[in-house]
Amino acid sequence: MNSKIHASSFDEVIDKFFPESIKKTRQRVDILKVLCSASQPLSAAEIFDILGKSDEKEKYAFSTVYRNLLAFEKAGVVIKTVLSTEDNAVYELKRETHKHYAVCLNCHTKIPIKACPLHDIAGDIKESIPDFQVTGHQLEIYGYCTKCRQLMGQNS
Amino acid sequence: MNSKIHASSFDEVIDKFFPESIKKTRQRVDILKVLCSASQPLSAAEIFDILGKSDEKEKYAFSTVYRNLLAFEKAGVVIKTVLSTEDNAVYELKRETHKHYAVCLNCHTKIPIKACPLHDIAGDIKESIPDFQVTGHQLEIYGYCTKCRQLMGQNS
DNA sequence: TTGGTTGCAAAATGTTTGCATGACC
DNA sequence: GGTCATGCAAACATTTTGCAACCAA
Repeated sequence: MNSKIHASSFDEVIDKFFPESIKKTRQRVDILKVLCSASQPLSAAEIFDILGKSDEKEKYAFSTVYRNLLAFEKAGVVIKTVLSTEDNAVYELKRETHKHYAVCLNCHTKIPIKACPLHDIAGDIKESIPDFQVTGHQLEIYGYCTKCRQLMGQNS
Repeated sequence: MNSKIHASSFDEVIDKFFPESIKKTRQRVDILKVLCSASQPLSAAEIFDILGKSDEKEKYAFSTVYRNLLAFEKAGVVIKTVLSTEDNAVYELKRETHKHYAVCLNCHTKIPIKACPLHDIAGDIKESIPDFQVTGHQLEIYGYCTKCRQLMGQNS
């Protein structure tokens, strides 16, 4: 099971996401590939691990991962989030439709939710703090996923 | 009543919040007092600083603050949150009506919002992930407060 | 060629833990 | 006296930074 990705259509997707403002290096492309194929936000450590497993010959430094995640964030293609359930940051690609996640408190799986609350509460915010200029928001839902509820004997 | 500690309605409030399950010590009462009089969530460092300033004679260790915040959290009287804009945790008293905050990206002031989005999106969650058992949620709104917008020359 | 990028190691930050001392029932 | 909380320091995990070597434009 070679996890290195060769599909050319995939490379096109990478090209689409890769910011023109920064230089294209092997490490940066690989980090973006990992984020691109991830189904949920990943921590720097998880990205580092995936990079390490994907190709034994290549080397990646932890600091490179951090530095480039920051570079991608500045360039506007990556979003950094700190979930309250975990004490480290997670990173994901900034796609057209932004997502919120339901986080399982047991297995830490992050399940995307379609709904976005900002539309619903925009009026309330305007009313509470009329002069506040909203630039972004974050919502997390906590609980237990199906699998963990079954394992735990589904109380309630 | 005539002891060196002035009995007041404030102390009664502390009593109300102080969990029966844990022993009442000077440090714990003081930490709870700080949280009780705070208008916004505080970091462990901020609590530590306030404790240090409040009484020169008394000593508090950083670890005591952390340990007791954890104890309060376990006892259910304090909520720990990690905001995405900051890299440290903040703590607040768990009051009857839970709050969400609008966080200023410039001065980091946390302004409470009345609205809670969970009611609005509960249906969407049930639809997206029907078997997920929701136990909690967190919402943050980011942006710029009135004061900072004025200082920055309010572009847009 | 040359400035930006990397890997490495060391530092910085926020938080937790081990242990002896100390407070309280 | 025994239990539990504290203060201190040291450990820890995550993230950041300094610097020489390296690589892509």
